[in-house]
Amino acid sequence: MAIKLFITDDHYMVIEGIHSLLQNEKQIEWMGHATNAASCLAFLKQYLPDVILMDIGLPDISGIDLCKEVKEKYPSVFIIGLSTFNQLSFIEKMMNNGASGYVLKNATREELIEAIEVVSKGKTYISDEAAKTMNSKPESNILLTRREKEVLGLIADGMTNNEIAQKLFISITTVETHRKNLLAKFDAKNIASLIKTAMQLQLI
Amino acid sequence: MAIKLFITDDHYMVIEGIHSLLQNEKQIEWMGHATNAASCLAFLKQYLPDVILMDIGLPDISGIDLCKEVKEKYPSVFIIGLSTFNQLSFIEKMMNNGASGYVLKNATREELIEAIEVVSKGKTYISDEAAKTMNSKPESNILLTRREKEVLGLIADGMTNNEIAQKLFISITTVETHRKNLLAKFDAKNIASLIKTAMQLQLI
DNA sequence: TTACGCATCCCTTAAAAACAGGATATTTTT
DNA sequence: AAAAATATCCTGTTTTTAAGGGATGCGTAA
Repeated sequence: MAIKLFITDDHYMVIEGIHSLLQNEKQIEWMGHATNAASCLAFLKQYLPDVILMDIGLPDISGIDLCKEVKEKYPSVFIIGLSTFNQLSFIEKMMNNGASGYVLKNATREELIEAIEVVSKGKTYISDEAAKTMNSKPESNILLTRREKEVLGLIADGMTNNEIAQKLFISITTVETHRKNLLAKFDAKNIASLIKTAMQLQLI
Repeated sequence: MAIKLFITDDHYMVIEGIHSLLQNEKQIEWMGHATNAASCLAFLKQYLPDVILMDIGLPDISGIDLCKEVKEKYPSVFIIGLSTFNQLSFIEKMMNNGASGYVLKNATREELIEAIEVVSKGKTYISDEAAKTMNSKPESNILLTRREKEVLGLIADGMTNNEIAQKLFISITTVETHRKNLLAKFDAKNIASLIKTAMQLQLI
């Protein structure tokens, strides 16, 4: 039985490219495509694919959030994250939200087909390059509390401890404590390097 | 006479997608593709296309640099920048380096064909969305000197004025002056907001 | 219920950065 | 050659951060 495949990506070129790459694969049945999250969800109300190739950079909501929603509503669907970016944070978030695979957009036809087949059996597929990234980075597992994120944002906006304290109706010492904890969590020497890495990890 | 088209992009899906989108267009002749800058240059030693679709995020050197090189060696070739990103800095750099057009990867078939045809006549084509970006942004015209960039980078790496002074063999007061000037140029209140905006403008 | 994470608050001292207001030499541009 | 931009250096003062040590409630989940 053919694997029913659906694709959600806002790039026509990529949709067309994948369609073209897979058109001679009889074991894969092309169900169609959506160019945004909303129409993807609309499609799923009527049809149930086996595998969804899902871009991360969607125009309405991110593929990461969409992945979560789809898996909650339709747990039987296997999702493969599709992205230009070989970024650990994306891969992790995607996998945490229930994705079964992650493929970069520079994947070859063979790789793509393998990913779809592996994932359709309920297994996990991560492309070689992406896997390398996961192993190379010693995990940037920085978990911030709500308050810490808030304070971090205000610091990045150029506010001093004093100003932040007034804004949040807390004591300066409390703000200093949060700052202290942020520096420790990021293993940063000072605010400059903290902001830099926070921006890189897209935590601001 | 058909427009001879070559494409340089490291994503097979995109190459295949464009190929597929254009396969029925008789006025466009598909010459082939390269997945990196080196093989693009190698191809150009033997053949001369009319138009090159050039991705910005190439694995070896950036499409921006490649664009410059190609235009210097083969001025008759018209280049269309191709990117996922609707970012002013990219568009500007690409155009400054001699590109004749800029198209986003979510372009439709019609848009793509129009771009190729317009550009092949020596005119300029910028996709609607990209044009919007160019107009919407009031230009972040922050010009840094070499030294300022250097100091900015070191600050972002978490170094103190003292450390930077030692590293660059200059006085602390000089570093402080650069810092002062950086804050003024960015109109930033302190280093935290400076780093944030510098990261956003990709100056680090 | 007890342990843990979280948010809150406090003190002290030293270091660093921000602010103000200069000056001088060397490039670059005009 | 003159003007402008750049890089370098200086003396102060005030504000802000960093780093060290703590402590107290308040939920929540084991």
